[in-house]
Amino acid sequence: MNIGDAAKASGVSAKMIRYYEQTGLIPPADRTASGYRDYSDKDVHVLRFIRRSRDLGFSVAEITELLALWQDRSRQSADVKALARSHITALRQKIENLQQMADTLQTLADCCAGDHRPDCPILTDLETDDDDLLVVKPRTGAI
Amino acid sequence: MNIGDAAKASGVSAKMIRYYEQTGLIPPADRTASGYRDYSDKDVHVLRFIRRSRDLGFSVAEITELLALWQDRSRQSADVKALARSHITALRQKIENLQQMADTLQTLADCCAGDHRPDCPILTDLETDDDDLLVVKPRTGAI
DNA sequence: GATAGGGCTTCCCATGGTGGTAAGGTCAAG
DNA sequence: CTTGACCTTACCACCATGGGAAGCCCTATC
Repeated sequence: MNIGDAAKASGVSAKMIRYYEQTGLIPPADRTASGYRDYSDKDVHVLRFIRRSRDLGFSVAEITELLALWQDRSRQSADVKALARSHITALRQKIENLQQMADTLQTLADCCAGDHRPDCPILTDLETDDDDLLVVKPRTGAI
Repeated sequence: MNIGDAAKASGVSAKMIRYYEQTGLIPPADRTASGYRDYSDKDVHVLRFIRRSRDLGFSVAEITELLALWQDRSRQSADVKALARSHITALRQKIENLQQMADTLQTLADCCAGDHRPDCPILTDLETDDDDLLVVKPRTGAI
């Protein structure tokens, strides 16, 4: 199977398949006599695994570990679970950061008249010399 | 004031100050006779504005707009509010994506024994040929 | 006045994951 | 045999940030 077909079958773009090969996430593909990469159903299966992992937000480095575990028949599910939980923690941290930003901004937007006048609490907040950032608590005169 | 002091005073690294200048977010700084960049308190004020905006997740492109509005005395607060709301929407979208990932992963992790045995629903899910991704609903035999 | 150290300058490189594009080879159908 | 679709490699770009090297400048101490 050519790279284009493998891409369609796996949902990973041809571009990314080459990239994954180049960076060592997957081993170099077999080549036809003319130099085309040649993929088996098994290869596509691996690519699907990778895509699914990416969809769940795992980094390529983490996927390297996941793949190793996946292909290790004597793995311990505890190792997989630990990896997953560590990733969940990272995701939750990111969510928290973004939520904090959104909350702060929402609070500011709620205070903004949003009309033709120039006065705007959002800008006032942005120029505030306050170093306690991203906190949605009353700030002297700012909110 | 040298760039190092401006960095300390604003919370923006010297590296990033140069970058912002180079990319046109801020105008070229004044220079001393010997070629050192020279910053005023006003410049630091702008840098603080930028840092605060970055802390709220605005991109440099968005900050360009925010700065323009900030420095436009005849601005309309509606424009600022629109920018903020559009950013809030983007943040919420990101949060939703991450939340979906975290939920799916949490569900899988909850189903994983996490012991010495190799059987692991997380890996089973990752290799599933299911294209309806990121959905935390029962999937035939996968969860 | 010399020297040491820290700060400044520019320039280049790397990150991560993805897309684009250009020049050229290959394959299959008409 | 031509055409078009596909493949190859090799670059460039994104975005925001950090690292480092080579060399100049400033200040403090001896």
